[in-house]
Amino acid sequence: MAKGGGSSRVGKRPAKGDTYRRLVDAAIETLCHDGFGGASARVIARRAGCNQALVFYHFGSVANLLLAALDETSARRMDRYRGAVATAGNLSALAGVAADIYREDLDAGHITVLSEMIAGASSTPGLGEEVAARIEPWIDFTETTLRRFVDSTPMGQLVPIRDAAFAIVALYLGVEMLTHLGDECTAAESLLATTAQLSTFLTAFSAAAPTSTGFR
Amino acid sequence: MAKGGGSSRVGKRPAKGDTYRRLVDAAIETLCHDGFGGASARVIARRAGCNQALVFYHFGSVANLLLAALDETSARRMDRYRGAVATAGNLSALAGVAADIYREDLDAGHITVLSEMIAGASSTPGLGEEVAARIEPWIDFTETTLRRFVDSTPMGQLVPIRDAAFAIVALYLGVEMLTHLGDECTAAESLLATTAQLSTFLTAFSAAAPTSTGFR
DNA sequence: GTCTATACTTGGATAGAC
DNA sequence: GTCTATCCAAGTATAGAC
Repeated sequence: MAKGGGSSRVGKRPAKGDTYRRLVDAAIETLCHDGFGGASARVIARRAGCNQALVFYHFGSVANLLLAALDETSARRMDRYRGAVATAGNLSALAGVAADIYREDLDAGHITVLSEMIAGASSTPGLGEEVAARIEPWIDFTETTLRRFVDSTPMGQLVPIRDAAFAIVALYLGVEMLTHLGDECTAAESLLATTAQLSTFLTAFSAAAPTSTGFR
Repeated sequence: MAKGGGSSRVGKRPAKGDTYRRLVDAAIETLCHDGFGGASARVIARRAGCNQALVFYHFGSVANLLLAALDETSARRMDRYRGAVATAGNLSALAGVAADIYREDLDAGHITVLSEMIAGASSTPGLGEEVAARIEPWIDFTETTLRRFVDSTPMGQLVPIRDAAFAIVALYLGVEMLTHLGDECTAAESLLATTAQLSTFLTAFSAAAPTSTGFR
């Protein structure tokens, strides 16, 4: 609301675009590299190459800057996921695409930002609700994506899709946390391969089984 | 090593048992209630009803106390899980038992301690390895438990058990984090119910299918 | 073993010069 | 918009009295 106002024209950036953006990027990098506990105004500002006071000038508080960082990565990744998922033809292909993008995420650290914010929310009053509101779109996205592939198959009757979407998002987060603990990247990689195989099986299963299994 | 030494007899507690234990319990409660970021020596000591300096006298550092807290909950819960899992006869019953104990965990906050420690490890140098070493037993436990029920079924050939164990632990963590964010306890509860149903289906599937599916 | 007192550090946040 | 300077709160850790 206060942002964007001032003495400049509408279409032109009021010079906000420079350090403001650099702070957001620096916050993302800091969350990935030093975690929520290490993401102080001073550390972030140093990485952004500016003064610590600017964090409060632009965002009012460190927590707000961190939320802006989460918004930024969320938006970037959501675009990427939407685009990539659109190219998948069946459930098996979807799993393959999801695995590829997930590897991108691990590399770029976008899921790391999310999990750090979730973790940090426990010790920062009021942050939990804000973070929760930013996760819901991901569960929704996962749900609609799943429905597109699964709703017409027997699995659509067998498994509550909303639960499956929730579980998938939770699994992503859990794998991320465990992966960033030690050097067990092999475990995550192995799991991705397994998931790809399983989805191939499920696709075959869905195609072979009758439209309704009568189960449940 | 330094603990237990001093002027007292072997079988007798050197009065260590009092505040030492109270500090560990207070650390557990603090991790659950205030998160890793809120678990300072001062806050924990206040909850334990003693002085802040005793944290450093007994444990040397806050991080060490937190690790002791993790060890304590881990040991308690491992006992409980082992005992409960032993009563399960098939995969479906196992899922039911797991769901029950998981609810206990959510209530008592034992998984919360684990996830907070994982999250906090990102911003405390050297903590990651310690926490990782304390998670491995849980993956091992999950793996051997799974094998006991699944190894002789077609699923044993279809799914790499180690991956499945890793995924289950990751899922537990992810669900915990999402649950403690807002008041989405309903989502976790719904997921537990779904899992119970699914495992029933899988049990039936395993019984009906031939010993080897020839898949993979 | 436990407490008080204290040294030292870091972090959030604001005021005011430029 | 950006910087310097500063205040204040909170945390880790140690020394020393009891």
